[in-house]
Amino acid sequence: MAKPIDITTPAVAATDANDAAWLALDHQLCFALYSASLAMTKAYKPLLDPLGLTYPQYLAMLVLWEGDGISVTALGQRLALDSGTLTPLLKRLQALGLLQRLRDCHDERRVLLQLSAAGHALKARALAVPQAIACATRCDLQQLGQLTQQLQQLRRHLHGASALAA
Amino acid sequence: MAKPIDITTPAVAATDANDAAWLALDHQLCFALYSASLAMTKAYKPLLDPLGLTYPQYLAMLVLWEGDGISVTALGQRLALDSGTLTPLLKRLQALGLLQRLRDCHDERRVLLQLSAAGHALKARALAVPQAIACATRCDLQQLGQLTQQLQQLRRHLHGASALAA
DNA sequence: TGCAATTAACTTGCGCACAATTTAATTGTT
DNA sequence: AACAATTAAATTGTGCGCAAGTTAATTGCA
Repeated sequence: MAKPIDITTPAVAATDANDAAWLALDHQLCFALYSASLAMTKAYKPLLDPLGLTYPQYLAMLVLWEGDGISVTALGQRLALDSGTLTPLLKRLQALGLLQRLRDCHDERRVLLQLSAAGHALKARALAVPQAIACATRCDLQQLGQLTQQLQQLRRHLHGASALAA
Repeated sequence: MAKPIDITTPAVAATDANDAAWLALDHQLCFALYSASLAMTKAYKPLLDPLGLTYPQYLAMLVLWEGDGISVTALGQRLALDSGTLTPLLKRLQALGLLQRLRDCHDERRVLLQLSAAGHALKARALAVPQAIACATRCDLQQLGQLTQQLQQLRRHLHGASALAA
């Protein structure tokens, strides 16, 4: 904790006062986002455990409940995840008997994802999950919708910035 | 949490049509949060690579730049992470020469984290990072501050709900 | 047609997150 | 002082995320 005081460089001394502000953990959006996301995952856990799903697996099922028969790449675009993440996750969902992974006969490179009867049936049990979470957030639906849209916009901006850097 | 049944509205029949709405990926706060958080981590990567830090390592350094000599548990409370995550992460920071892990001589169970000269020096190079990110978000500082506070509140509510479930 | 370039999925390796367990040190109680 | 209960870190095992590289199928162009 003993901080050596540098009197030789006034420039550093001037920024010293502002360092804390810019680098303060609790003022940073990035950490608020990071820890809120982890807290959200933990809030889902007791709801998803009875369904036998992890949180990322649940997200994949949300996409497939909207419409299955899509490719791994299409699912990945929807979730912003690559095949390195999805392939093992989908194999686990297949091992659970929730879906089948079938080669597209028109393009043998593609793997299409078909929900099984059990996969479709699980949707009914998942319906209670979003309501329970909405309740846990202690926000009204309008607030939740607004925050969701702000985060979607933030994501688009960050994605655009990453694309620029590449 | 029990939903009051309103005879006047055809609740059950209506839910069929509303399934898609409740489970729609793009209407869910959880996914907006999850994907925005991953996008944020990706946005940091090109900025942190030159510093030799991963994103969680950067968060740990933020805490230690605010004040080092704290224990692993204290760091974990600040970041909402446990020793199972932090112990290997801190060993990597030590291997990088950024800090030392020292047993507290007053309580041999505790490990105290002391920044090295290199660890302190890295702070100066990290100062440019938050500004670059703020720019990438394309939001003004007021918007960023407001969103940060909303996420902090959300995290508190979710944490409270998780505590209730346990 | 032949062959380079592209594309889709898979694989490997690393670093988180976290649950569950273990080890060791300290505290509290009698 | 003795010993059960608590606490702090570390360890083990699982499942992501992602970069980098591999394999196989398709496309595009000469």
